[in-house]
Amino acid sequence: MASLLDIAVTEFNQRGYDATSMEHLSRAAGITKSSFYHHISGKEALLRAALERALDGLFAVLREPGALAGTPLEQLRYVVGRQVEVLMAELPYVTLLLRVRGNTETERWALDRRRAFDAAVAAMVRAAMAAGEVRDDVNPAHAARLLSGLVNSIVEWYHPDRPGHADLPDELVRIAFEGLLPRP
Amino acid sequence: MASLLDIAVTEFNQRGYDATSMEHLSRAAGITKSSFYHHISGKEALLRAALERALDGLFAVLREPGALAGTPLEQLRYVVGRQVEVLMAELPYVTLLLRVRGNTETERWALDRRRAFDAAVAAMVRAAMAAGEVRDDVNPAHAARLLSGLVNSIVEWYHPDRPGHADLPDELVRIAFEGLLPRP
DNA sequence: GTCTATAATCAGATAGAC
DNA sequence: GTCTATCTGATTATAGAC
Repeated sequence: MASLLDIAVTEFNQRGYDATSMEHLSRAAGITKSSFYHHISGKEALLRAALERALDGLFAVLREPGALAGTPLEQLRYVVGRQVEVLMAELPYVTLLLRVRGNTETERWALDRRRAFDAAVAAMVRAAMAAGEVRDDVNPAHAARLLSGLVNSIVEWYHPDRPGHADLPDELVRIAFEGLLPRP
Repeated sequence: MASLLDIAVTEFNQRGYDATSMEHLSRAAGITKSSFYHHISGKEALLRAALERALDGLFAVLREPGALAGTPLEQLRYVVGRQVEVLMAELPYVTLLLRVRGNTETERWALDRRRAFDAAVAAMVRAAMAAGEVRDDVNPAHAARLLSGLVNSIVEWYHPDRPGHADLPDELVRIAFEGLLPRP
C-alpha cells in the first residue's frame, strides 16, 4: 500500500504543487480531507518530506568512494552516472524538487540545497577542465549548467515501467562526454 | 512600457502560473484588479497568448531554409542552434511553455503542439543516424529527448542581461555533438 | 480607463461526534 | 481513525459609479 507521502507526491507531479488541493490528496488516498489531516500536519509538511528525500539521495552520491577517488574526470563521470541512477530510483521525489519555484520558506530551503549540489558538480567540472580532461573552449560555468540540465531533463520523460531504460545512465554519460557525433 | 502580457508572463514565471493571482498581476501592472479585467478577458487568455508566441517562434525555425537544405546532420545542427536563439530571444514565453502541466484545455493544447515540435526534431535525429552522421550506439529516441532536454534546460539559468552569453548557441551545439571531452 | 464594493467559489485548516 | 460541519481567508470575476 502506497504511503500518503507517495500518493501526495504523485498528485503534486501530475498537477503541480500549487494546483493540487488537500481535497485532491485526500480523495486520491480514499479518505476525507479531515481524516487526511489526522495523519499529516499540512500541505507544506508533505512537500518538505518529499524534497528532503530527493536531496538526501543526491547528496549521498557526493560522499560515495567513486566520487572521491581517481582523476577529476573519473570522479565527474561517476557522479553524473550515479546522479542519473538516483533520479531514476527516486523519480517522483526528484521531479518535485526540480519544479520548486521558491514561493515558501520550505521551497527556498530546497532551492538553496539544490544550488549547493549543483555547485559541487560545477567544481568537479572546473577541476577536470584544469586537469585538461575536459575541453576548454567552452565557458566552464556553462558546461556545468548544461551538464546538470541534461541530467535533470530526464524527469520530463522517463517512466520506470517502460522497457529499454536500463542503459540510460550509460547512454547519458556517453552523450555528455563524447557527444552525438559518431566516433572517428 | 511593458505590455500587460509581458508583465503577466514575468509574474507567472516568478511564482508559477497557478500560484499567481489576478491581484498579483494587477499590482505588478500598477492598476487595480478591476481595471486589469477591463483589458483582458481572464487569466487563461493571458496564458494562451503567451504560449502561442513561444510556439510560433519555435515552429518558424522548422520552416527556415537552413532547416530544409543540406545533409540531415547539417539540418539538425541548424535547428538546434536556432532553437537556442529563439529560446534566448523569447525567454519568458518559452520558459512559461516549458512549465505547462496540462491542467486546462489551453495547457493541453500547448502540450500537444510542443510534442509535435519535439517529434519533428526527433525525426531529424533519426534521419541523421540513418545517414551515419550521428552515433548509433544510443537509442535514437533517447538521443532526441536528451538533445531537447539539453536545449530547454537553458531557461533555468539564462539571463539576457548577463554578459558572456553571446556564444551560447554555438557552445551548446559543440557540447551536444562533440561532447565535453577535449578533441583528440 | 480606473475605481470601490461585492458576489460566488474554493482553498487550507479545525472542532467535535462516533 | 474517520466522519460531518464549519471557520477563515484568498481567488476569479462582475456591477456600477466617476
